[in-house]
Amino acid sequence: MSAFYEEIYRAVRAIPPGRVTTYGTIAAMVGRPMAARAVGYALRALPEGSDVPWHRVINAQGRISLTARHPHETDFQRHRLEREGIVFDVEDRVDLHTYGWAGRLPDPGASPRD
DNA sequence: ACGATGACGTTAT
DNA sequence: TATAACGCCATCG
Repeated sequence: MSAFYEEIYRAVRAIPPGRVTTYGTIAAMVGRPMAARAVGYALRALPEGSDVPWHRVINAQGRISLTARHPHETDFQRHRLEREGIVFDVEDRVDLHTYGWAGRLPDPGASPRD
């Protein structure tokens, strides 16, 4: 397990329940803004019973990004998110302005966000 | 060492 | 809005 993976898993574990974030955000959190693709690779390597809430990571379009080759997997992720109260629109998209989590960037002053 | 491969993202059609 | 073309990055074979 590379240190890179560990950093990613740590960042993903920080996502609050009922919220989602993007691969790109996770990449930025670990100091590699352009490594969104590698983040997906890292999540793919997670064992099945992992405590890492990988389902809260979706793409920048607000859609589940698991390969369409395994529809069962995408449904599994969607159900886990819905179980946390997240709603998908008719286009199977999540509104990032509502459920999106930008990561720990506490701005001094205002912070109705998590 | 090296080209191929994606749970990606942005920009241009 | 939908697709395609690139760029990017850590791994894999």
